[in-house]
Amino acid sequence: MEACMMLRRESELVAELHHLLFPSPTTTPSLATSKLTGLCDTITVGGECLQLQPPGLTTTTTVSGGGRRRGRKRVREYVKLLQADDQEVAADGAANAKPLPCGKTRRKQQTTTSTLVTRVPDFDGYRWRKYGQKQIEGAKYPRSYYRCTNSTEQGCRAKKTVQRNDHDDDTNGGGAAVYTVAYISEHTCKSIESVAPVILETTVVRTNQQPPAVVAAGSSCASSTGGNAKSESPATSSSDIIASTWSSTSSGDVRWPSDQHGDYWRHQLLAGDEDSWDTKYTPVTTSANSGVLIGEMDMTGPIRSPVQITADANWMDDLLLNGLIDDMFNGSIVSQLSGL
DNA sequence: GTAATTTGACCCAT
DNA sequence: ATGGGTCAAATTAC
Repeated sequence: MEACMMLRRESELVAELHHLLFPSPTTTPSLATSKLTGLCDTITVGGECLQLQPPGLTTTTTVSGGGRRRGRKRVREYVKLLQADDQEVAADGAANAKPLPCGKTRRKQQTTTSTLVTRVPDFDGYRWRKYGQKQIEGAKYPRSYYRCTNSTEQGCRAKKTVQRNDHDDDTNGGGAAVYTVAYISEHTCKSIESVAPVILETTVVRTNQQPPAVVAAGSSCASSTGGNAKSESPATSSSDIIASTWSSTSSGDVRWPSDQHGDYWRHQLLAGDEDSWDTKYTPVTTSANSGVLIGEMDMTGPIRSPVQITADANWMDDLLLNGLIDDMFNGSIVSQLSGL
C-alpha cells in the first residue's frame, strides 16, 4: 500500500516535471501554480512572487512580464526572425527603456524561464546548439549557452543555459556534478522526429539537512527585470536535485552527448509516508554505458538530448496512459534494457 | 562536405 | 567600468 502511494507520488512528480519543462501554450499562471505545488519554491508571475510550500524540488518557474531588452541590432534581427512578434519587438527597440521594476509595467512578449538543478543537464528531449560560453564572475565553472537547433530553420526561440554548480558533490564521495539548467522561452519549433522515450530512471532527491530554501521575494522579482540568467541564482543555492535519464523505445536512436554517457542512478524509495518520501541515488549500469559508470558528465562536448520528441511532448501522457511509468518505477524496463 | 563547437570580440545594460 | 549575453570566424568532429 505504501509502495503504491509512493509510486503514484513519483508518477505525479514526473508529470509535473514534464509540465514544468514543456508547458503547454495554454497553461495559465493559476494552472502552473497548482500543478507545481510541491515542486517549486517560488513562482514569479507578472512580477508577483508566489511562495510555495513545502518545497519539494528546486525548480523555479518565472514568467517575466517585461521581456528581454535588446539593442537595436538584436531588435532588427528579431524583426526578421519573428515576424509574428514584430510589434512587440519594435516596441522593445523604440522604448530602449530603463529597466522596469519587477516587470510591472510591461506585459507583452512574455518569456518563460524555468530553472532546475540536475545531474543530467540534457535529458529534456530537444537538440541544442551551443553558441557561447562565458566565465561568470564568482562561479567556479563557465556557463554554457545553448539555443534550439531549430532556431534558424523555424525561428524557435527556446534557449537554455547550463552551468555546473560550485557546490558539487565532491564532499559526498559521489563525485557527480550538479548542473543548473535555465530554460529560457518555450519551443515554437516542431521536432522532425517523434520517438517516445522510455524513462530509464527518474530520481528526485530532497535533502533534509537544511530548512527549505526560502527565496527572498526581492531576488525572485529581480528575475522579472528581463528574465535573464541571473534568475537562476536562487535555485543554484539549493541542495535539491532533479535527475532523470531518458532513453528511446527504438534501439539505435538513442542520442547521448558526444563522448559522454550520462549518469545512471537507480532510485530507491526510502521513506514511508507520502509527505516524507525520499529517494536515494544508487549508481546503476545499463547497456547504454557498457557497464561503466561515468561519475561526471563531460560538459565540453555538444549537448544533445537523448531522444527526439515532438515539441508538444505528449509522450509523457502516453506513458502514463500505457502504464509504462509504473513499469519504469518497478524497474522492469530498466531490467529489460539492461539485459539487452 | 557538413554540422557542431570553440573562443575572442563585441554589444548592451547596469 | 564591468559583467552577462551573443556573434562569428576558426577549428574540430563526423
